[in-house]
Amino acid sequence: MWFDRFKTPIGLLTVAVDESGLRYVLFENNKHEPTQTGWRCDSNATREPREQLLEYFAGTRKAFELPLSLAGTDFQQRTWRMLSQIPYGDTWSYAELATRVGSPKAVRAVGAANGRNPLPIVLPCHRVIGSNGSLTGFGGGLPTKKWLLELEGVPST
Amino acid sequence: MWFDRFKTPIGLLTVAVDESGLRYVLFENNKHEPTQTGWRCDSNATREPREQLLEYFAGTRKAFELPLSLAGTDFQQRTWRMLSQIPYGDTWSYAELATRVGSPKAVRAVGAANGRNPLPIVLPCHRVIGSNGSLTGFGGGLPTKKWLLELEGVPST
DNA sequence: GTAGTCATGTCCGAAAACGGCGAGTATTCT
DNA sequence: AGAATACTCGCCGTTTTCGGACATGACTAC
Repeated sequence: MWFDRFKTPIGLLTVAVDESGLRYVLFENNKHEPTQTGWRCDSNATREPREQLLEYFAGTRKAFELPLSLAGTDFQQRTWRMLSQIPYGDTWSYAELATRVGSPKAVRAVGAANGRNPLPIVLPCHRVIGSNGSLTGFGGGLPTKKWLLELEGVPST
Repeated sequence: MWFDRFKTPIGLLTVAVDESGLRYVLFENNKHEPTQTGWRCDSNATREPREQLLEYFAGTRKAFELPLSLAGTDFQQRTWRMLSQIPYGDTWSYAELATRVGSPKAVRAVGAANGRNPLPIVLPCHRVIGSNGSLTGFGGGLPTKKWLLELEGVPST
């Protein structure tokens, strides 16, 4: 597993890749996955995701094209993959997401899966908000979620 | 993981090796570790353990000299490695084994660990019997345990 | 004797707790 | 009335916790 850190408008980001693709995108305040688990710093192996993220923050990229390495249960993987179907600048409710995943009633479950999204921003879990328009939660902190949505031109709630 | 099967006086045996050494010795009636988990049959990679086992059954080998690949908890590994200290033709009680392992009171625990010995015969868990002389249990069946002890010249109980 | 108790590490299944929710009802202010 | 807020309850996948069960044996209490 190779990782790298770099500055962004929302703080220091950490990305990690393995043989099959992007594995983690971590915020500064991450509790999961500390960097001391045998990961090696390699700014070359992580170049592609880093550059795409920086383009995203610059506003010049609206979709990511990266090999991903998703580790999780079936349900989690289905949920995470479905996230990439939410168009840039759009938002879905957790209920909509649950329906699209195929379990309309598993609303809290998709919430929980969202909470463990290993690839925030790349898999845009920030585009999922409460049915009543509230932001409700985000691994990187609600202000960051708000910031990302504003970057995408979503009318501030 | 490479495996092979071959006939012995106590039935069809299966051995499996990985990069670091012998990983499994399985009896016919094994419930654990079915063979359909991506293992490849390779009678060359498994030659050494197979020949040593056949020599053991022929009575011409009293100790094994093989690289082992033991997967288990600390306690299990300590227990398993301690098994190889029991001399050919000798028997220990579970209590003795527990003492030698360093946890005199963990008698049942060594029993449980014994029950998961991945390398029966090579790691001679059959040389462990009850304090009162009863055979008490064996993955390959009690008759096999008895047969092995008789092969080693242990007076029949 | 015989029956019951306890110690020990690990695994396994059951049960319960826990979320980045949301719909429905009650309550409280203009 | 009507809107905003508060509380309750059902939903569902995942994680955590907990209680037995073991390849035993020493000890105690009848």
